[in-house]
Amino acid sequence: MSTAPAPRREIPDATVARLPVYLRVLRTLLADGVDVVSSEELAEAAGVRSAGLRRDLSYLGSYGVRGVGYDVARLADEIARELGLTQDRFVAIVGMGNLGHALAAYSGFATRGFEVRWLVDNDPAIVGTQIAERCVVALEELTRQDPDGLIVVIATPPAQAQDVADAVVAMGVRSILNFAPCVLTVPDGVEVRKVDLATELQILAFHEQRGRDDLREVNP
Amino acid sequence: MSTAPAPRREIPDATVARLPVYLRVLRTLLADGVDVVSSEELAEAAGVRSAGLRRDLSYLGSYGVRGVGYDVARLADEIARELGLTQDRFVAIVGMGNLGHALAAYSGFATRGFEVRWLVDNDPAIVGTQIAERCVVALEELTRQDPDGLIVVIATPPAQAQDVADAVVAMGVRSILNFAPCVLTVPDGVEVRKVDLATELQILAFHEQRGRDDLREVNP
DNA sequence: CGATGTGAAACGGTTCACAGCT
DNA sequence: AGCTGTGAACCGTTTCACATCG
Repeated sequence: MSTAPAPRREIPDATVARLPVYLRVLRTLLADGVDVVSSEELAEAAGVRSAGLRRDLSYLGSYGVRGVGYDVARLADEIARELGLTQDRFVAIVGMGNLGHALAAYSGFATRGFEVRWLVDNDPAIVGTQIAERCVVALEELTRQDPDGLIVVIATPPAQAQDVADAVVAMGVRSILNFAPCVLTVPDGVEVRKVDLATELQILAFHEQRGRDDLREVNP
Repeated sequence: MSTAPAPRREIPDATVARLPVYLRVLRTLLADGVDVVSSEELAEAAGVRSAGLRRDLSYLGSYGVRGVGYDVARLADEIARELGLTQDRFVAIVGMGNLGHALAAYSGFATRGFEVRWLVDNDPAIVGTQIAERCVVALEELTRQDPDGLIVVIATPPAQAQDVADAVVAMGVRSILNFAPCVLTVPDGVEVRKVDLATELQILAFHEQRGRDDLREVNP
């Protein structure tokens, strides 16, 4: 028996993807001692249009003051709350190759509210060693942990990525960031985001080529 | 005097962003000895809908055979050509911290048609050393190179990213992949794509939280 | 017959322009 | 007077459904 649909504000995916950028800019402003900002200024700093910014923020509620602007601290808090960042979140990085190794040492996670709590690899020669002051464990070990709110970063070769995904989904993980250049298949309710470095370069290569062709048209 | 507009097919950005995925899948199929594939099968392997896949491919031209499917080798070639991958492309990685170091050693670039040709850092202690069998040079040195078709990967701390961008834009670079968590301002005609790891985690955190809330509604 | 290629409808997101509030 | 919040128009993309053709 399904009741009325949840009255929760449905925030568009495109907006969600921009909230982290706004948050980062707001925190920079805060550090600079700015305490009120207009949609125009914030949009400029975030690289978006002011109308779009106001639309995005309107999904969170009315936190601006007409004729004045937005309270920087207040808005930062609201966005952080909406993103679920009021509680610290934990990250497990699976695959201690070049990339996993660098991610383990990357300071950008900790400074933005994420604690890298587990480093995982299945190579017996690596399990038990220390990387970035953290002990590397086997996947088996990770799957015994509490999956609640845990984000798993997959940095294995593509051939093993699906197996890792299956294993962590089975333990209850519902958020995966995939660096392996392959498509992951997961059940509904599990969110996968992918970062494919070669794909990004290929997209740039396309525009690079198109740009050159355009120049030829004008100036053959 | 401008003549008739170029008859070039205008490929939507959304399609361009998927072409690299199709290409990767097609090359896997090729390696497995598959030589014909239907839109249904290819879409499944690429994680998209078959109708969308057919629409995407239609922008490249009619390379399918009705009642049969697509020739794998032919289609892979067409996509590679469209992406400008028939010529090898060069990459410069600027910033030899953790991330830059890992990217320099990452084999995923070379295997997908990109040669990492320059490693750049401005720390005198690092310039001149070898990383992944390549000598690290100063930014100054990079700016004397031919920018044509060069893609610059920025992996510096955010405070230096804009300066690096300005310098490489000035030398004529028109494609930048930015790993620094900040907004880059560049002139028209320069393409910037960004990869922000913490942002990806924050987007996942949002869905993670929403998922938990949804569970509570059903099962409080 | 079977799978492609594509009009047409549906959708989600962006932009415009201004009403509404401080 | 000034800036936010938003209805409405607009635009790009996705999906449907089927005519088309090998």
